[in-house]
Amino acid sequence: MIKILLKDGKTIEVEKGTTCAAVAADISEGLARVSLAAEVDGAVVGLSHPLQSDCKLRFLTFEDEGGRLAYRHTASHVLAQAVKRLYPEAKLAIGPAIADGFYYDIDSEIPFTADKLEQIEAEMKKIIKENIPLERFELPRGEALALTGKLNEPYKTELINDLPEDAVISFYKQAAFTDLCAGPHLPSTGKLKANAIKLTSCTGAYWRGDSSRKMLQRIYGTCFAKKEELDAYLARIEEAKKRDHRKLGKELGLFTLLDEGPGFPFFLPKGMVVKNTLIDYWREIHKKAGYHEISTPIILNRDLWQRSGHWGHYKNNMYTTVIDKEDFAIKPMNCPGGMLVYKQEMHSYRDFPLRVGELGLVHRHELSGALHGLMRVRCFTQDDAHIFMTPDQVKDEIKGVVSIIDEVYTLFGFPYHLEVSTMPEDHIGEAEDWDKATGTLIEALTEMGKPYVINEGDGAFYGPKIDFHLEDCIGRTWQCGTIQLDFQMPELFELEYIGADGLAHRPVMIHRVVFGSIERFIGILTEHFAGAFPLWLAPVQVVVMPITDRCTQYADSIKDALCNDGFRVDTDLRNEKIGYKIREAQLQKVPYMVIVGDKEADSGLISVRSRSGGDLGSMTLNEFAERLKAERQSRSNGV
RNA sequence: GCUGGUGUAGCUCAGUCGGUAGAGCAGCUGAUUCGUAAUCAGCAGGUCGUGUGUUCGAGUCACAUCACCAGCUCCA
Repeated sequence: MIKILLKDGKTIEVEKGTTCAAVAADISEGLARVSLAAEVDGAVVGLSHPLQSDCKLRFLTFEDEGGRLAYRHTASHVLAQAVKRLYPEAKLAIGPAIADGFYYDIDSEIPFTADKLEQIEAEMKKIIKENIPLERFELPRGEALALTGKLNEPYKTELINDLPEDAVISFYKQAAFTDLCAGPHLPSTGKLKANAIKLTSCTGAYWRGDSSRKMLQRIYGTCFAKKEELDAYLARIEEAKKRDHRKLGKELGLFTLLDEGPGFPFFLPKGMVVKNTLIDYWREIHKKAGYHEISTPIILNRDLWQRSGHWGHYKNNMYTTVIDKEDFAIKPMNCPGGMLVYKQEMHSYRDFPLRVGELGLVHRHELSGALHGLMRVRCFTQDDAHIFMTPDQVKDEIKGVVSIIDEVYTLFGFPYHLEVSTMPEDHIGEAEDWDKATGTLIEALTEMGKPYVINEGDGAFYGPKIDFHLEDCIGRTWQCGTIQLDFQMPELFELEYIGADGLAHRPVMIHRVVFGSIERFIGILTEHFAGAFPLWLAPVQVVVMPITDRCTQYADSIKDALCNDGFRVDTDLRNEKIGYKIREAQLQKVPYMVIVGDKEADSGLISVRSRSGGDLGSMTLNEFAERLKAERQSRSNGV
């Protein structure tokens, strides 16, 4: 007998080998109602998991991450079983549960088009209705390989061969369908809800993510515990589509992408206001933080790029040209230019840390399939800066950069998380220096109380880094800010400073961005605010609209007064009804509308409407201007 | 770059069996002078992404090509 400690503190004794499901039935937890999976001593297992020794047991529901994964993982098996029933010759690769659902990678000659997906989904619902129990069993490696050989599943065989020596090789079987799988799973297919499951798409995916290997078909699906949850999820996807910056960018006249320049965005007047306003803000905070600003050329000769190593390592992504029989390249990064500026004069430790910023326009030839609106383009503006310092200044300097980035992201209300990337296999410099540098990054974060995760071996070859990942409105994450220590550039360019000892030393350099790419940041902001930019960023802040053309002059005078206060104001003098003008301004997400008719012209007041609060009633021009100034000054996100 | 899909007026989209192009919105003109999300009427607008082919005839079929979309890969 073994002792089981349940989450409510009760202890029960059961036979060794009893499954979690049997325990649940035993204590009448109401298996169907409660349990999707179990947690045994902190590890998530399926309900068919047999208990072998004393342990702590907790049953999971769909609300627990572990329960949700078990649920979706089972859905993924049901998908695979449905595909095998309809297309027995299809070969299965891998099929995990993911954040929003699940997928299965399948090798099949038959393309899974939308109508085929419908058939597969119908077959899945049938399997759910059949309520087939899932059985777990383990095999030694030899027998496992024999089984996948017999099943004629070459991808599974490859997976088993790559499993570590001491790995437990487990399978899950539901009726005639057997799959290599670590679990956990639900006890039977009937635990899934047929009306809360949906196949969403089918796309290509390389076997094991390797572009040199075969492209498989990946069927994506999602499932929830209840139909209402699935509906809510689908509604959220719809909402995300409405916020798509490519759609809003067109509707609001921010930017455009044309066949004549794939991946090279054109900024339209309104988008340019947003871009310039962000840049003004950037300059303001960087000036305050003691940065100097420079600008370096976009085209520089081959010698420079060879020296920086880009000609050798990055040439595939660089645009090159020949001028006067000499090779030139359009810069994909700003650092080499920055190094040349540093070398223009002698530097003293007294001038350190030396913070040099550059809003540099870089061009990178990205794969055509990778382009995505403003999020992934072939030319973009990096809000770059290089900071030169002595080794003992690094920690404080990192803290300074972290707090600038934090200030900016907090202003916009973005959730973000930090990742520290450590020394990769392919690196320059001594491991000891890397450890020290990585330790400094971590110390800075720890002292600031910033949580982070370690990305082992994911640093650049020239130094460790801290990456900032923003979360957007659909839960996608984007890497924006980054702080990188660079051991290479100061060496390659032989940078020096004169220390207190009067001798030349090599400075330490960090390379950092806050927005990352201004273009991408605008894309993220557009989706974040659904196009309703806060007042300070809004391309048009106020539209003054007269009710009849008797009030045109009064409207113009209001506009002039607000323009004098530095606001971006339009008038809508068209011969249209006021409702029409308001509708248009609302759709353009203009923060404030000023409506003036005979009443206002007589009383000298104005009638104000906000895009989010509706009619605000009448007030004096002065009251309104003060309100606007306060809102602009605070850069509040408003409502 | 790879796999699958899409491409018709400024925008959103119809276009049946291959028979020479259609709507709404936006635009323009006129009427209307109106109080918080669409006033009415008229006009104009398209080498159907591009190229080649099949055909008496191609928006429609085939091939190539470009761009976009979903994903893979890559990354700010």
